[in-house]
Amino acid sequence: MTIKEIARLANVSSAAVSRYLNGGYISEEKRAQIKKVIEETGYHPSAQARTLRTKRASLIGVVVPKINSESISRVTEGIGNVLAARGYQMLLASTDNNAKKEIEYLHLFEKYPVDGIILIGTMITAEHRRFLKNARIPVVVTGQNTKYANCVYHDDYGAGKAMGKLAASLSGKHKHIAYIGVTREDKAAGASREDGFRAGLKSEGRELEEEYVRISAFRAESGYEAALSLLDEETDIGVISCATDTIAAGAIRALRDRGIRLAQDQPALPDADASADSCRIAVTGFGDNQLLKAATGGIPTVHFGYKTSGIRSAELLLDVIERGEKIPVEMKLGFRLVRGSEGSM
Amino acid sequence: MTIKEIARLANVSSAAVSRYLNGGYISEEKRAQIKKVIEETGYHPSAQARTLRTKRASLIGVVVPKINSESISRVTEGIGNVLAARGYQMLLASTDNNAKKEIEYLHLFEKYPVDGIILIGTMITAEHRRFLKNARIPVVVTGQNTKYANCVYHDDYGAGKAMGKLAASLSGKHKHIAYIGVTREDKAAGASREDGFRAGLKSEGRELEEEYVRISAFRAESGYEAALSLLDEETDIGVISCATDTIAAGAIRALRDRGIRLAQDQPALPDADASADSCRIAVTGFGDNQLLKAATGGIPTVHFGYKTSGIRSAELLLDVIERGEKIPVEMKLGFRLVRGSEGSM
DNA sequence: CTGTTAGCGCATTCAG
DNA sequence: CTGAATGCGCTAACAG
Repeated sequence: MTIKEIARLANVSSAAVSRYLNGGYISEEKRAQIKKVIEETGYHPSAQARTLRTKRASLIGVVVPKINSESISRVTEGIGNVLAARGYQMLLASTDNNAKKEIEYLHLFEKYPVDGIILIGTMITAEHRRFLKNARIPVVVTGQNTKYANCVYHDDYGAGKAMGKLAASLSGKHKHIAYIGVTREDKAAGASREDGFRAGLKSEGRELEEEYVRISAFRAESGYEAALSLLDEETDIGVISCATDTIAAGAIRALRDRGIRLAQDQPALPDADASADSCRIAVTGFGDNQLLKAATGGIPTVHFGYKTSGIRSAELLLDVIERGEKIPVEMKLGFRLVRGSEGSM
Repeated sequence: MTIKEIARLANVSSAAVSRYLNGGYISEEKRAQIKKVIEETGYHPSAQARTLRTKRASLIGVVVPKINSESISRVTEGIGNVLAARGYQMLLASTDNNAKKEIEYLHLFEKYPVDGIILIGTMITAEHRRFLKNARIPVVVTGQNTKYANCVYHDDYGAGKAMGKLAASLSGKHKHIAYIGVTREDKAAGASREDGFRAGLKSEGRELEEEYVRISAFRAESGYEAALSLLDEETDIGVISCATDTIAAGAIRALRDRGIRLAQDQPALPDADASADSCRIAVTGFGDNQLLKAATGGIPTVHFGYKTSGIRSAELLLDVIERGEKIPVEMKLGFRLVRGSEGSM
């Protein structure tokens, strides 16, 4: 079913049908005829033909590292809200933390095409930079700082520093502080949080010893293994700080498996064995995961404005698309330290 | 940059470039020239122009109710694996559990177009049925049983029944059994699980009393509220069975807020106050959420083969697309009851 | 207000 | 093996 056939059936020109579809000048009479034919045939205009012609798709592509993440879903929620309000639809492409796939989907979106792309960044490789430089459509990077595109990112260093100070206060002076980080190729969640964490410890006169550091993937199982290795190979740990709440969930499970209690647990019933406190370990995270809060009652973590970063990213992108805004923007968003089991859901 | 410009720069015809791109006859000499020009210019063929011409995009659209869900991410993982292996890419559209958006994205994909659609179904409305009947591209529905399209779904009724029996065994004879369900408009997670649950209880000589039933949204906060209402308004509850693990997470938090312990908790240290056991409540879920398992040690739940259903769905879809398979399929997948804190990560 | 016309970028005949 | 020509379905001038 094409616009031509509709035109023939309605005894008008294809241009008239096009105008009907796009709200141009058209007489009431022809409008009615066309409407009737379209309804009868269940005709839908071809989006790619239209896009081929207009170069506009009213579509934004969002590239995400994974689907199953509270933080990412908050970002896309923010993006989606803005886009919907401004008449755009949103398509997602998930890369499973695979940098190669990330590039592929970036190209897919560029060619397909969408009007603009938001990349929820993990690592920015040379290929990424090349893409960002040459992209024929506007791109906004969320979650990482880059000068090759407009970006919205979080103060991961500051958050890490705040958490470092908190970790120092959570750990007895004679206890060791452990850190389960993620790859430093991820500047934000990897390098910045860890660097900030070390700075925070230092400002309290503490230090992160290298034997007490592990690297994990962005998955609970991986955090579980890292924590087990910490527990089994090192001694006298007071705090295990994790680079994400998901990793922290794995660490919590590891503690349980080794019969160690979480320091922030507040048993509902008075605990008969108070001396046990001495072997408790605190676990902290980043991201303020609500499912984890629900299940554990809340561990110390950092709340980033993920939804806000999604909103700002979408706004930035649409400003470029619709208004041709040319001035580059690097937007840094703050954070809020969440100390533990306070706050309701 | 178009195929024409490349042709001009390489001193060949656009048809030659097209053949180069698609593996047709071309002399070594011209091949080299074209390759050089393409590399220098960073040219990428326009996907929509190609699609306009070939009617094939090597792209599959997947419509999901939400992004932040372990079960859904497992389904899309399975889909993605199959598609990648067979040379397809995958685009996601998230509807935020909004039936209207679901229809819009279905149409977007149909028109855009992709070669096929997988709908991770929640509720199947009349509009859905109309779409499925008239769709011009193949559609597979995952997670719900429908006769209007090929579908892959889970034995939610059987799972509910198994959980009903387990709940009966978890609850003392004199205790009441509570159920936090989801809307029955969702046939699978709503109606079937609840109906199965009731059947399971009945087979053990128990019954689900209406005052002990609540309806929740698919979110932990909603489960939290439903559980609080149960705890505050009803008495003598032995088990709270929830229609999803996410809801269960909220229920667990509600127990904590009311100072009630989870029945399946195995304190690491001997519990001095054994009598407290009498006021413990068991919480069960569906879905075998790994983050919840990590955080809580594991509650009774049901493991569905989500990844498998994704794999089967994609296979079904590609069979229709590539081989024109015409025989309708309704595929039901089984489940596995997970009793609690056994199993490792 | 309307129809005619001319492409958008590409893949595919069909002669050469 | 190659290039010229044609048209996918649509919209944007333009001339009525």
